[in-house]
Amino acid sequence: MTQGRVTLRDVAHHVGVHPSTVSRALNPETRHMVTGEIATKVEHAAQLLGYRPNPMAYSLKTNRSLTVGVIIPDLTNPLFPPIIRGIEDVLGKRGYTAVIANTDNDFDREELILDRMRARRVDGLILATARRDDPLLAEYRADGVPLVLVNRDVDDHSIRSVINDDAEGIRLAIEHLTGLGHRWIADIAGPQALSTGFQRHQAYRETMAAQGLDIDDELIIFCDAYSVAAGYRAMSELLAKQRNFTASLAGNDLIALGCYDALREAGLSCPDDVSVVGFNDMPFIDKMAPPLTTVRIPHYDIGAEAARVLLSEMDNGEELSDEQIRLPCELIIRGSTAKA
Amino acid sequence: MTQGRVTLRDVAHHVGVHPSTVSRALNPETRHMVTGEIATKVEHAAQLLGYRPNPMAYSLKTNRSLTVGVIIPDLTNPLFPPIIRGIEDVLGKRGYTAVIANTDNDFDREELILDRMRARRVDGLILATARRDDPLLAEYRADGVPLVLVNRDVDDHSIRSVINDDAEGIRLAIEHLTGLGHRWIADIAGPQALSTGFQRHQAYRETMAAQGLDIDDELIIFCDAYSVAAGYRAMSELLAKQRNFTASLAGNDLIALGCYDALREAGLSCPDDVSVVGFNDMPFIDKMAPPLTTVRIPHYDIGAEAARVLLSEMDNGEELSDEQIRLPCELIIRGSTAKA
DNA sequence: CTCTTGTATGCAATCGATTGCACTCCTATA
DNA sequence: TATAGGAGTGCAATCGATTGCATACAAGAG
Repeated sequence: MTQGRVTLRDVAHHVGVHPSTVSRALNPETRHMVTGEIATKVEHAAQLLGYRPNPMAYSLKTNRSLTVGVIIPDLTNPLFPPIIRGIEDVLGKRGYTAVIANTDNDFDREELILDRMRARRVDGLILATARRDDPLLAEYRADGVPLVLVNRDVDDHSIRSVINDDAEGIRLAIEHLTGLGHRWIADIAGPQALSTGFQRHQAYRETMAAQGLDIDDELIIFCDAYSVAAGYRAMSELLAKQRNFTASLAGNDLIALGCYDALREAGLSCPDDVSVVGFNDMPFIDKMAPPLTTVRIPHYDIGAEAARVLLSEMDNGEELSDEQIRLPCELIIRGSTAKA
Repeated sequence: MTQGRVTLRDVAHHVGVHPSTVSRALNPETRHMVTGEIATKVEHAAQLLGYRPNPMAYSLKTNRSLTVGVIIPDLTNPLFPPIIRGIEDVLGKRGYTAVIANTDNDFDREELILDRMRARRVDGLILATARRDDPLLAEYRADGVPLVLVNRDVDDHSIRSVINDDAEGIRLAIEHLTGLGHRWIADIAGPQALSTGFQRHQAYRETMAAQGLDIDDELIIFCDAYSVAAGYRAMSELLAKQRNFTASLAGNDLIALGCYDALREAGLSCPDDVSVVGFNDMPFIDKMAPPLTTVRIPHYDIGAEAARVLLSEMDNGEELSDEQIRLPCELIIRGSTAKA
């Protein structure tokens, strides 16, 4: 019968020992309590009978689900799949399963998902949804479940996070543009409620100043979302001002694509009339017209590193450290930027 | 204490009844066995104490994990996230959690994942990885776990599947091309080991014949993968033949992008020299240069429908029906096709 | 007024593993 | 040669829910 699942008992019977001995023999942590001879016998029997531990029984007893929740704002955003891959690879090696959920950028949905996650008793959480001042955060920590932020950070750095070096990325982008002779650089910034949007915009101000360039506040537009539509609206708004500028920094690649649309609609050419730089180097962005110059972030590594941080936190019990890990990024120069 | 989880016992104590009564009161299936008055009391107490059933205990006893495995060949392929969304939405409403895993198109990895899934005792499986003659299938069914295929089918139709109507899509594409005056249409087909690749190619042959067009076998190239690189190689190979053709059908959008690259490299213009039609209408494909004419498939609905089929199978026990559900698709005409 | 029928609840076993404790040998040590 | 100490196993409780069975009590029928 396929129903007849093999249990510890069965293995014990087969070998002629007590189930607890089998348990100890099979668990690396306790193997040393068992005679080598019996241990190997048990292992063979387990192999032979096709024994698989029942994770529910294990979890019930040990109160560990061997499960980690991964909460993503939008799975259809190509930025996240590679991050998830990184997370899964690292967690999988340690026997953990990642349970992925996406909030669709919807607050209520996020609360619902959080609810589900705690009901499922996840052993840890990786969040890619953090706002700079996140009202759900208190809830997230309420259970004392180890928590790591990925990609986005919170302002008070009260939680460990693994992010990319936004400031560095912006610096590279602006230096590239000034190197091409641009002096009037617009900032089509991402949502300021998110650390990425905020950090990148701050970096814009700082780098512009450091380069001795004037900042024209009229050249700064804030998007209300990381989306093509928001980017389109922002660039349209900027163009309507009839202000002088020859280049623009976009909050991310999606926003940059929206800028493309607005520019095209206005009869302007990128990069001939306006250079555009994105952020993220999402898949296929190199195939757009024109191929986007953008800042590449180490998606996979960010995910992998976050998983590692989480694992260490789960191992050491409550770490409650507020370490922040920043991974370096890299400017990828393509066809959307040209001489001023 | 955050540790002090509320259990059935606690609720029972609070109300002054036996845990089993609480269990019955809280379960909709058995609520009728309990006095209305007590039932409401129990519910209030549960609410008050913040009771949450422990899923492990539930699963251990009932042998249902409330978990469904979703196996995807490649999460970074933009085709799949919307499908997953559809699956999650439907499953979530019924209290099931989707555990997503990707095989990275790697056979060994798939076996490993399958292993993990059965270890986790998933209640059902949704597979997007099926090959036409899949050697792992026997293993998949070995446990008698309900199984539904999504997006790809197997030749013997021995398993329920939810797919899009590939033949119809190809028909629409070819009729569009012939309408533009094309007579020599190449087929840069997807992997023939996958039902999608095979079906689409068959449809190509049939539709060409139905339209009274000659099929030049030299114009047919098979890709070994659904990837940009494979598409590039295939189109390069085709061009090297110096054969006459003015349009080409690509196995999917990724292959179409590879065709773009090869054409550009050869100094040919799409659509002026060669028209290209893709398949899937993946996100952002409308922003490519040129925007790709392609067949749109109802990603989300495919996922949602697959989840529904799976749920019904899980409800009714072993259904073992071989029903195949085909969802209609739609041709989206953009800039990659032009008059011959 | 008794007896049947039915309904609401309690009892206790159970799912399959983990783990503190007790027990039995066996081996050093004094 | 006693005896302490330690190593290897078995026993049984436990995690938190579900569920068949027993029981208690009420109401309706004869």
